[in-house]
Amino acid sequence: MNTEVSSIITQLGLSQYLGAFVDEGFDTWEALLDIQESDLLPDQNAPERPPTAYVRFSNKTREGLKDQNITFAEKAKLVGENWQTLAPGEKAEYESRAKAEKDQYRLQLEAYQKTDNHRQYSQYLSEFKQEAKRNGKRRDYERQKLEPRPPGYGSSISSRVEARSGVGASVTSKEFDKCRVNQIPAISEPTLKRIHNHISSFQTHLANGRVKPGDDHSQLPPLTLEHRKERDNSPESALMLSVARASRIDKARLGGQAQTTSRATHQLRRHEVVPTLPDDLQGGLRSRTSKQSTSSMPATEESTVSPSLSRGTTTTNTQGPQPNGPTANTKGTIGYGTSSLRSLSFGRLANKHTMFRVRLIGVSKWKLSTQWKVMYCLGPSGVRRSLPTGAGLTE
DNA sequence: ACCAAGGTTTAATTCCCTTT
DNA sequence: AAAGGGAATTAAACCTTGGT
Repeated sequence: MNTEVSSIITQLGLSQYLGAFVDEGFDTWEALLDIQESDLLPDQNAPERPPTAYVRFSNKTREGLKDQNITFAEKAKLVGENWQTLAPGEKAEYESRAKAEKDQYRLQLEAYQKTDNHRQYSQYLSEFKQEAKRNGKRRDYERQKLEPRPPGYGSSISSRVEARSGVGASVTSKEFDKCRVNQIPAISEPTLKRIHNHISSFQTHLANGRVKPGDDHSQLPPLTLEHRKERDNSPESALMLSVARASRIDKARLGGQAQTTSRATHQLRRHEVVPTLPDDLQGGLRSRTSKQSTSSMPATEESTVSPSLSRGTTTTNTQGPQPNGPTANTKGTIGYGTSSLRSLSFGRLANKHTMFRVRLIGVSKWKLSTQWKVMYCLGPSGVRRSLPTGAGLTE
């Protein structure tokens, strides 16, 4: 057995899962992180387990709540309450039906266990375990391979470091890609939490174009289908799409990579938003605009819509480089999902504070999951230096 | 020409919550 | 682990740009 797995799992306080993991053949750290749902698919031919009394009640109740404009979570609570206050007689009906179905299921299962299908599945399982034990590998042959992505597909944003724009940032993205955070730095100051929450909510709402300059950012409207349609059908959106098409055609002619049209909508979203930070951080937000010219496709129409573009001229930033400080916000790279967080750093505090992301490791429904979280860390900028001792950045 | 680093898409996955 | 529906988030590999 792999001692690395054992020690990491123990370190993470997940030792109760160790036996099951190893038993299933996931006995290297890489294999563990790579468990997919498809690895754990149940027997397709086995009879389906019937719904429980509550689930059946829940389905029926939800049917009646369909038209009500409440959130998913609120519905679940409502259903739960209704179940608790359901008349005993009605409840008994659900329960007796569930019991009958369960009994029937049990019979079906017993019958199924005598079939060839079941025998094959059992054999497959035991073969996998044997195979796994023999060479320490998981059942790769079982994995459903995704369609290969067309050229030009995205970059692994999530594996890059955030702290680059801070003074003295010393970790390159390549270096950071090789790093693994296997322990979560303890950061719990209320202020930092507040900032973190603020930023997290922003990156969501900015990305959706829900927030506009001057909005009261403490009261965010819920995203509706209408909102999205409105945004996507707006004249601005149409303009941006045409810009993108022009650019795409041009690039294709030049032998470059074709741009996809939807890129324009992202540009649109990005440029209509002015992010707001807590007062004590105002003026401290920096974006890469302050160092480099802006995006590869500026929102300025003239500079990009011309059909006679040639390679290298598409990057014109008619505004010139943004100075450091507050004004950088207006054209900042904030506003698009995870990538927005990537370039965030608080310049004013760069010598003391750095925001970055760490990988959190936990157990979710069916796999050992890792997640990137924004953290706000004390210490000199530069990721490795700013991590508390023992934070577990390893290469 | 090369390096470093930002930028991009879709599909897959997770999350929200309750109960048995 | 299952249901309910949909938003939020992430992984994946390569392209583009700025700078040297």
